[in-house]
Amino acid sequence: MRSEPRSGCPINAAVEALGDPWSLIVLRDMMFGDRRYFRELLTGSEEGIASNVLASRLKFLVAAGLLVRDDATRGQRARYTLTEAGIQTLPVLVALGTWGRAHRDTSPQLTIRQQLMEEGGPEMVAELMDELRSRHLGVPLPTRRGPLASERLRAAYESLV
Amino acid sequence: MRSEPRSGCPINAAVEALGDPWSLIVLRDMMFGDRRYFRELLTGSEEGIASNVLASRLKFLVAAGLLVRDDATRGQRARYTLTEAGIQTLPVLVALGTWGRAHRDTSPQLTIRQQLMEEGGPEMVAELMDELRSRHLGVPLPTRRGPLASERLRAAYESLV
DNA sequence: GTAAGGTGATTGCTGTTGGCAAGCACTTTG
DNA sequence: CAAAGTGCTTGCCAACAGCAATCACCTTAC
Repeated sequence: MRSEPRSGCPINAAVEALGDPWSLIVLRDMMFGDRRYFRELLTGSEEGIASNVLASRLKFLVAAGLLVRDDATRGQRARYTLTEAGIQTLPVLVALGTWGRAHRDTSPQLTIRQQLMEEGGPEMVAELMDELRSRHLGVPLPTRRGPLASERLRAAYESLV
Repeated sequence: MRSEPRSGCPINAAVEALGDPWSLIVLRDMMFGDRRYFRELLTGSEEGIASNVLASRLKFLVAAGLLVRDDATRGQRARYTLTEAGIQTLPVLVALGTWGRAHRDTSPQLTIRQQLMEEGGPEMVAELMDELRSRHLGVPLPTRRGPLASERLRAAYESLV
């Protein structure tokens, strides 16, 4: 979107990569909703992103090094994969969610997961990032006792629907 | 900017309040640069915000409940004050800065503060939020041993200039 | 083998926002 | 009373967002 950074500030660098109304929503759906294909991302989200915006946003996130697109040709189903840089935006999403839950009206169904993440603390965030590394980067999942973090989130969400 | 929220998701709520290219930059300058007046914010930042954009952003942040403007009349110097909701965006800024420092080229001078914040952990973030509550909300500063967090940040920054 | 439907986009249109420069109405300072 | 400073507005143009339709191609069903 922009050619060169506005400054050398790390916060500004992050804002330039993530500070638009849609990029973080796409990352959220990939991480929490496990959506990896154009159509899934297009139709799955509550917010209703337009197809041209989604296309430009995916292209931008790939160029920014947060996603990788497999080499599907035109007409073939293309899969998007989170990079390590993409996975490391999870703490940003959690921080945003914490703020939103505290200061905005939100629906219980969509908030229960956020609440669980806050209660789980940094350990749960780290656990979820390990799961994403496993699913997206093929990194073996560290053995942990008990159900997966994503499984706990899903169960809590299901209990409200 | 927008009339009603796109969804009840807490992450989306935060993105709608903070997910534009300038709001977080303004908050950063108020928190880390202690800038509280239009002119300070206009001329102080590296990124060079335009005056009309700053005006609209300040108005928006006041309407969103992150800032309060004192009742200065036209021509008078108006002071902006962080609300509790505004102060609580600090963890978001830190998370963004952490990501930016890890995944983008940044200048050492502007990064040292971020590095210190990361090393200081959540305790240092909480400490800084207490200082902001003291400066902006008049809440008495809890007594802590040693120099203020903001002082440590300033000293580290000065050592590089 | 061929039609039907799915794939990730692209295009054209319109309204909104961003960025730049200048100016405004007013207060404060010297 | 002039000069400088205050927050903010206006015009202008380029870029982006949102919406609907469409494209070129692949996959599946019969």
